[in-house]
Amino acid sequence: MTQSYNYELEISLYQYPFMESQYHPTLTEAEVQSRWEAQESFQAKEAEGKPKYYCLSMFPYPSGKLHMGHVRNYTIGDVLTRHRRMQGFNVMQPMGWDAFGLPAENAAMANGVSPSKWTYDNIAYMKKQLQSLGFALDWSRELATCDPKYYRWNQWLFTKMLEKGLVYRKTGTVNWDPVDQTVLANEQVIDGKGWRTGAEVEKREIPMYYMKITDYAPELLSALDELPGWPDRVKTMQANWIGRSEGLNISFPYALDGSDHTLKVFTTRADTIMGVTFCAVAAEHPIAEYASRHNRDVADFVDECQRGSTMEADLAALEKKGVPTGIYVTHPIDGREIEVWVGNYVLMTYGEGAVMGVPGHDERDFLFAKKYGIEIQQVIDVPGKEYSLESWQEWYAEKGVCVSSGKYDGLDFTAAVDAIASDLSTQSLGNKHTQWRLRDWGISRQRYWGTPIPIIHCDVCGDVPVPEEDLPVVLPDDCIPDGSGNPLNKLDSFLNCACPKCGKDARRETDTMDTFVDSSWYFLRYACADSQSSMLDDRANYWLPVDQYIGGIEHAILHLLYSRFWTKVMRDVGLISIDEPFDNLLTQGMVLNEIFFRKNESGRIEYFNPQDVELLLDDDGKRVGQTLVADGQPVETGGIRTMSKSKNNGVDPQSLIEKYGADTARFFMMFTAPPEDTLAWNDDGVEGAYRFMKRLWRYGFEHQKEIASGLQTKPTEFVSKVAKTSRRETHVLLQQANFDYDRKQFNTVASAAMKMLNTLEQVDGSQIEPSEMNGLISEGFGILLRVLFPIVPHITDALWRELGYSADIQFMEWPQVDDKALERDEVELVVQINGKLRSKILVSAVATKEEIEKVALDDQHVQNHVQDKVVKKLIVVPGRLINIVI
RNA sequence: GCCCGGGUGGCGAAAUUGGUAGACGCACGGGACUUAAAAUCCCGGGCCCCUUAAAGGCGUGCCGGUUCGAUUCCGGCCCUGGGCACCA
Repeated sequence: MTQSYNYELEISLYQYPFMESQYHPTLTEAEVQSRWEAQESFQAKEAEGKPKYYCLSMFPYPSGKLHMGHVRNYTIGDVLTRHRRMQGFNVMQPMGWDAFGLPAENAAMANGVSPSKWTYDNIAYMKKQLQSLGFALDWSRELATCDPKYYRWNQWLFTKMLEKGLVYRKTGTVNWDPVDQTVLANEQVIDGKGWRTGAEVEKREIPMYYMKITDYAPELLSALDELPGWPDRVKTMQANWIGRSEGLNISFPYALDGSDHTLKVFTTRADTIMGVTFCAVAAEHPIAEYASRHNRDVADFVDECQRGSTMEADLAALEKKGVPTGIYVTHPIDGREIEVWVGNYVLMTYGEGAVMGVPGHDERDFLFAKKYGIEIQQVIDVPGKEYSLESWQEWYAEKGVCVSSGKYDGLDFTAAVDAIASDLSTQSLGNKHTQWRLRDWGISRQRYWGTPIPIIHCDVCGDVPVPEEDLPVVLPDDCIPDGSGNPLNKLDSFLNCACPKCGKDARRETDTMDTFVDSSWYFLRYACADSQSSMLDDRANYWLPVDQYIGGIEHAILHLLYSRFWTKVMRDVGLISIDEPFDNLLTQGMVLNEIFFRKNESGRIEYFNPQDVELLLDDDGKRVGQTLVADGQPVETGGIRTMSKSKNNGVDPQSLIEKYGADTARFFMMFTAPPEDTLAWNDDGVEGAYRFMKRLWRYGFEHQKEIASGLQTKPTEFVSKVAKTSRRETHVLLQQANFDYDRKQFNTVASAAMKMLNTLEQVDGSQIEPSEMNGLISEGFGILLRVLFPIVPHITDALWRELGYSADIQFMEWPQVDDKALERDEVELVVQINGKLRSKILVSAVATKEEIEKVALDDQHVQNHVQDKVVKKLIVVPGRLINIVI
C-alpha cells in the first residue's frame, strides 16, 4: 500500500529497502522479540562494577490465561527494568509461577485432569502470552512452586524451624465441611454453609502446625520505620495488623474445689480497675469448660457459641450475650467478690481469653451490663461532661481523671496505671504487659495440591520430622481429587512409611502447607534458581534485597508480612544477610470496567460484556444511554467495578494484543492513569494509543533520509530561531520525562513523549537550513525513541535500527539534557493584579527587577486596570510572574 | 466503630508540591483530502453574559481561615473508595 507521494522517496532510499511505510505491529513485534531471544538480551549475570537493580513483579497464579491486572503489573515492572538498564544498572527481572493452590483441585474435579497437568498446561500458555508482550524477563531463572526442586526447601526450612522452636503443633479451631470432609477457608463459608456443598459448617478442633511469627512481632513492627520506599498506607495496614497494645496483665484470685487459682485478664485501661463489676471469659476458656460440666445453662451457651462460622466480621455483628458461671473471683485491689460470666464477645485468641468488665467505660461491657442488670459504676471523670447511666456516650471511653477509686482519686491515666501496676506487682497480682494482635501462622491445609508437610507420625516416637537426606517428600502428581477430602488420605503408597527414628511402621502426615509459604521466599530463590545443593547461595546476597517490588494492594498484609517474616527467619538461620526483602514497593491500582446488565421477569440478572454494548451520545458527546448491539434494546449500567468473570466485564488481553499489538496495549496502560490509581478500561483510549504508534512510525518513515544524513554530519551548532525553539522544547520535555520516570508517574512520561512528537512535527522545514533541520530532527527523534523505549520497546527498537541510529537501542545510554539548549533570551511573565491574571509580558531573560516592574506597569492592560488607583505593593517572582496589589 | 486514601471539563487525567487551573489524550463540533467511506491532516472548545468579538464575571466537593496570590496550607462539614473489625 505505497502511497504515491512517498514513492520517489522510497526509491531514493534503496539503502533501507526493508522499512515499511505502514506500521505493522504484529510483524515488527515478532521480529524484534526473536532477535532479543536469539541474543539472550535479558539474561542477568552477577557483575561487579555496575550497580545492581533487582526489579520484581509478583508472580502469577497460573489460572489459565493472563488478565488485564497482570498486563498492567508486568508492564510497570518492565518499564522500570528497561529504564534502569539504560541508565547503566545491572538489571535482573525474573518470573515464575505460584503454582500450588485450590483452583487446580477444583479444575481437576470439573475436568477429570490431574492438578499437575492442568497447572503445567496453563503455565505453558501464560508464558507464551508474557513473551508476546515483550517483557524483558530472565527466563533462565524461571521457577514453579509445585516443582519438588523448589518446594523441597519449604520442607527443609520447616524442619530447621522445628529444631529452633519456631514451628509447633497445636489443636486449632477451623471451619469444617462435613460433606466434603475438608477444612474451608473463611471466605468459603457463606451464611454459615459450605460454598460447594451447602452443608452447615461446623467448628472443629484439629491439630495444625503453626509458625511463630509472633516471636518476630516487635521487629516486624519497628522495622516498618526503616522502609521509606514503602507506601504509608501499606505500612499502616501492617502496623494495625500486628497491633501492639500496652497495658497490664491482672490476676483475679479465686478458690475452686479447695485449691487456689487466678483468673488472668489483659487490659489497656487499668485506670478503670475500680469500676470492675464483673468478669467475662470466652466460651473456650477453662473456667467456661469447668462451669459447663456443672451447669446446664453454661453448657448450652458454650455449645451455641461453638456453632456457626469462625469469621470475625460475623461475630462482631452478633448481639452481646452471656451466662453467669456461679464462680466468683476476688478484686485484686479492694477485695470485692466479682462474678465471672461467659460472654460471646470475648475472644479466646486475644490476650488471656478473659476480660475485666468495666461497664462504666467500655461500650461492650456497658451493653452487656444493661442487658443483664449488672451494676454500672463511673470511675473516670472528664471535665465538663455529665455522666448518666441511661445510655452510652462516646466520651465514657475517653481518658480522664479517676473518681470513686479510693486512693487513686484525682490521678490521670498515666499516673493511675503506674500506681495500680506497682500496687499489683507487690502482691504478684499484676504486671505491665505488651499485647500483640498478631497471631501465630497456622500453615496446615487439609489439601492435596500443596507442599507436603515433612512429618512422620510414629506410635512409638511421636511426630518425627523427615530427615534432611530423605527430602523432598514428593507429592504424587497424578492424583485427581473427587471432592471428598484430601486424596492423600487414601493413598497407601504415600501414607505408609517407616519411622526414621525407630524404623517401625509409621504414617506420613498428609496435610500440605499454606501456599503463602511458597510465595514467602520465591524472590530469594530467583537469585540462584538452579542451586541443587542449598536453598540459597552467595548470589542471593548479590541480588537481594529486591530494589523494586510491584504488585496489587490486596497483598498489602498477608503476603508482604509473611515474606518479611521468612526473610528474617532465613537471616537467623544464616542463609542471607539482609533484614528486609523489599526496598521499594509499588502497589498498582486495579483495572476496572463498566458493568452492563438486564433483569428479566423472574428477577434473574444477565450481564453483558462491554464490548457488546453501544453507548448513546448526544451532540456534546455526553452519555445518554446504552444499548446491546445484538438487539438494539437498552441495557442498564451497574457502575464501574473491577473486572470479573461473574459480572462479565472483563477484556481479554490476548484479543487486544492480536488486534493492536503489545506496544499499544502497554502504552495505553501506562498513559491512561498513574500506576497506583485504579484504571478504568476504555476502548476509545486504546484507539488513541494505537493512533500515536502509527504517527510515530509514519514520522520515522517520512523523515528517514533527513535523519540518516543528520546522523552522519552530527551538527552541534544550532543557530536559527526555529531550531533553537524546537530544541529547547525537546530538552525541556526530556527533563520532564526524567523527572516523571524518577517518581514513577509514567502517564506523564507518555504525555511528554507525545508532546515531543508534536514539537518535531511542527518544525517548518522551509524556515530552516536543511543541514540544521537534519541535525535537529535526528537528535530530537533519537531522544524521543529512547524516552519511549521502556514503555513501547518493539516499535522504538525497530525504528532505531531502521533509521540507522545503531544496532540496538536497549544498550544505548539514556539521553542527556543539554543545559545549553534550555537557555533562552526572553521569558514570558504573567502579570497579575490583586492575584488575577490580567496580562502577559515578554522581557529579556537577564532583565533586572526594576526593568520588569517598569515593563509591567507600562503594559496597556495593566494601565486599564490600575488607572488612578494607588499601587500598594509589587511582587516579582523571577521567571514566573508579577503581582500588582492596588 | 477505628485507621488510611480520593473528590479538578462530557471522559481519563495534568499542574516539578504556594505562583498562568484543565497540559497530553479521548469523545464531540467544524473544515480539508476522497465519487464515497475508512485512514490522515488542520481548526474549535470549562461555565455564564453576548449575534460575534473584545472586555468582564464565576469556577478544582461544601463553608470558613491564613496569604500579595490557595487545586496545593489550616479548621469544620458532605460524599466516595479501601483496610481492619467485639483486640479488652
